[in-house]
Amino acid sequence: MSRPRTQAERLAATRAALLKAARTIFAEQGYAAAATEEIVRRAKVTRGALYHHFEDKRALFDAVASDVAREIAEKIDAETPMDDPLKALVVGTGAFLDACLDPAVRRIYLIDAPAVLGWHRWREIDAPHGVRSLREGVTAMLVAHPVDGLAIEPTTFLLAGAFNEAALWVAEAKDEKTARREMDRSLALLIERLFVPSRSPRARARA
Amino acid sequence: MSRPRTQAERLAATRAALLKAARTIFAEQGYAAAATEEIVRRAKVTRGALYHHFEDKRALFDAVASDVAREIAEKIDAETPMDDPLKALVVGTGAFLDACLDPAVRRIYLIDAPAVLGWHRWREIDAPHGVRSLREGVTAMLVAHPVDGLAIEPTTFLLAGAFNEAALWVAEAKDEKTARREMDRSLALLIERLFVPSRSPRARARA
DNA sequence: ATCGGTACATACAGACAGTATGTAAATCGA
DNA sequence: TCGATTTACATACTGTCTGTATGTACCGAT
Repeated sequence: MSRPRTQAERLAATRAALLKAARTIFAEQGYAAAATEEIVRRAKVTRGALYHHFEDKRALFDAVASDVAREIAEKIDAETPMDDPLKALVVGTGAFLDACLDPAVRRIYLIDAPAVLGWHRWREIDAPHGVRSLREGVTAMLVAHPVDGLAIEPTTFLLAGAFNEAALWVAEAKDEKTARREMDRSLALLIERLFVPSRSPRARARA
Repeated sequence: MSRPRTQAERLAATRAALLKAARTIFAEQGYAAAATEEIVRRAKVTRGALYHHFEDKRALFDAVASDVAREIAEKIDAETPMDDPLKALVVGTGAFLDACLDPAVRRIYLIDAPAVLGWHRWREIDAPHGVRSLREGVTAMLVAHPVDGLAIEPTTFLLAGAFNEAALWVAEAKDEKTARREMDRSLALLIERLFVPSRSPRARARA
């Protein structure tokens, strides 16, 4: 294992080492300040290996960001119940905030990715993951309780933007614990009041 | 005027030229790809002038981003009525989306600024402008109709994030006009349902 | 065994940000 | 009003970093 014999093993091992090292350096220094030389040193390969595996520095970052997106989605899916759409949205959002407790996730995925890859590519990466599950949640809510004029796509992106900013706000707050509690409460209220038709959230619990 | 005599006039003229040129190049190419050489060429000065006025490229971008933020806030304030808090929020949000019709605003302020300056500095720049007026709107609403558990600060940033993403989503949509209409409607509903206590938005109009 | 291709390593070239130094014009004190 | 000094730049240079071109060792098929 330490010295992989086959080509495929070498390939996979080097690629994995590059991705892991790149993730660390990108997270610590940001994309722009991250030197490829430092990444390959940490991965114990040379820049030749990097450019053999990835077209350029941007492609390496793209791969790292895609990994991060997939991991976020996995954490969300793992915690999200399937029976209650409202609960799924609230719990899923909490899981997203949990995932964003990792500074690497915030730096790479929330801060740098839109600038480095462009908003379009960023959303493309996210499409099969975060936005998809969010859209499913929104759809489930709007099917159960249609709100006149509230369209699925705009609502999905509105909430996605709100959640992203929520994660950054919590992380940057002086008292992170308190901020998180406040944000959890406000987020739950936002979701409930947006989707739930009855006057009081309590009324819905009895339905 | 064409050849300013006093030092103060030269200074101001050069600085203005640099800011204008930088804004164009930053918007067209993005911060990373924007070469200082091209900026100064467009401003008809040399790189010496740039580094005389700004500590580094980042400081130049900071100044440009601050200008953009101020202009956005001015457009919002100009259109926002002071009497009705709910209307002020909805109309103000529309004005924000209008300001973001300019690709330079989106690229510089929404996409690049958080990555180049960091989220903290980004919000610091925005603090006396966008976030301030938004916070005032949120405060006015919550004072008039308190919602149990809905705190001012988290709500302000939730909405800020939603609005930013809304602007980018509209800009990137295939049919921008339709997207804008859908987003306007969903945004208004989000705001109304979040803040207005009565069951139906119509009921509020009679209050 | 060997021959071809894969997976790297090394060396090099171009671009670019930042710095150090030079200079002309404006301002200020006598 | 005239010399000294500071201001507002311009020019030249250096170090760093990305991407590329070329070289090489090793795996794999025949």
